[in-house]
Amino acid sequence: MVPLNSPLTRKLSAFVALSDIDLETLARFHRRRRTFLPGHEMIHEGQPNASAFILAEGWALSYKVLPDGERQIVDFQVPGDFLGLRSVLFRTADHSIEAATHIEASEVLTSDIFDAFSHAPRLATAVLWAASRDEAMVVEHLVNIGRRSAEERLAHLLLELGARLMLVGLGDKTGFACPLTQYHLADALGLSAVHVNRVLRHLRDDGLVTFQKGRVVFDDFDRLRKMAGFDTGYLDQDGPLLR
Amino acid sequence: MVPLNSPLTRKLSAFVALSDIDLETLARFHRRRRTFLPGHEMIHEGQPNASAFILAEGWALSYKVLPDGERQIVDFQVPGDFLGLRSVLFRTADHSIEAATHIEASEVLTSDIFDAFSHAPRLATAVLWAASRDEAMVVEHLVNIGRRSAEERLAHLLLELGARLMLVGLGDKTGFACPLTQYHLADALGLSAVHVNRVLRHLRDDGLVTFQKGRVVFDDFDRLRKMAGFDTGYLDQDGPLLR
DNA sequence: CGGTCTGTTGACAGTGATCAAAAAGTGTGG
DNA sequence: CCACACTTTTTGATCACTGTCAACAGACCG
Repeated sequence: MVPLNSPLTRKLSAFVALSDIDLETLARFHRRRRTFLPGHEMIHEGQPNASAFILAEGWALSYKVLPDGERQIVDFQVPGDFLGLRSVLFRTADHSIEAATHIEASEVLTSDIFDAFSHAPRLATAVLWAASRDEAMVVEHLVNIGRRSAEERLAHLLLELGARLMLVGLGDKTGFACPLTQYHLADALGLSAVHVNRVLRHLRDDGLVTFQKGRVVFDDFDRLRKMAGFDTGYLDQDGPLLR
Repeated sequence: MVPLNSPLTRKLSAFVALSDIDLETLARFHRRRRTFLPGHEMIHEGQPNASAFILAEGWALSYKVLPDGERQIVDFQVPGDFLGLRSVLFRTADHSIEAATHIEASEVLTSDIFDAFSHAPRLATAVLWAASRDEAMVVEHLVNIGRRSAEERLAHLLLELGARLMLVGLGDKTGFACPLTQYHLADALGLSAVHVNRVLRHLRDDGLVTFQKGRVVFDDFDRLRKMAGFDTGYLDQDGPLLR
């Protein structure tokens, strides 16, 4: 019943050796099971007192919308990810989160989180680490958009998604199932959908990677990786730092 | 002697009502005073077991360098900011930090931080909040680069720096002292220095903002703000969330 | 006084946006 | 099973924002 081996638990344990109390506290995060339909807005920018979620199944995307209607996707969330932590710590959510597919998730209330931290300080440290890891991904995304060409950006994003999915057993060097549309990629990379399409064709023609029919296939993983300047450093963690 | 009213303490107190133990623990972060010269690399990407710093005086910049030598500045740090937290939580620093000016800072060791968290859990929550606030700034920066024109990006960055400096009493609606070069702005915004220069001239000619001789002057704050779509939401915090 | 760093300007090139339209895929109800 | 609507993918033509290259002026420094 208690998912001691949930993806999140596994992830946090990789950083901090969690005590039984920590594990119990963490298990309590999984009490409220929720289901969302594709397109449902789980958290809306500006919403006060939003909850956080632990994603068990499906993909979500966090984004901001500009006054002129343009959208910038900040990050994608895949199973095992903690999402909406910032909207819990702040009074009002500073970004929106939408279900990209059918989603199964556990809802975590603000009170759950603060209670947990006062009873289980190591857990607080672990969550701080997880939040930092998320920030590292946003930073890499920033570098990606700021300084790489459209081709490199696209390659980098697909490689990062692949790497993250491998960690939770949902992908390998061959590729992974991907429910995103080319519009999603465009909104994440600061490009137009038309240009994304052109670049995808080019990458495919070059025998590097194929994005089609809900699946990403790495046709030449090493060459793609080299071309994108992709380095997993910001995702790796060798073993518990705190014992 | 113990700077109970340091900028960092003030910032954290705005989120969590800190106990005496929390405050004492926090004060212990300020034991190791350090000075750095302009251009000094305080943290180097890949460096193992780096320290964190609390900036008392001067400006720093965190950045990543790509294989081809291009640099992307991720964030600027101004007095009162906590910097390098991620490089403490990770085994190796995932980004570099360089002093832009002469810097006065307190060095915080990894052990300080972990000890603090086990003795003062509320402090851990406060630091998590501060880290999330930093992440919110990186996210806004990402949106800035991904979806805004060069002109809007520049205006937005100058407004954000202004807002942050106002919080620590180093600027007002008139403007602020700014030690950055146009190269810094270019590296932060994903633009070329030449283009930054052109856009700055345009903004100046339009009577919006002037960036010259180490000073940013807001010639028409409201119009600039409107043009950039600048909203301070992601920086605001009304009062302690946790009592 | 020469060297270096920063700021400034012009000419030209190229990446990626925009506009337009068609093809292919997906789902729905009759 | 088909017709229809809608979303997603694809391609072409054109345009503009921004990068690159080059040169020079001014400030600062030893």
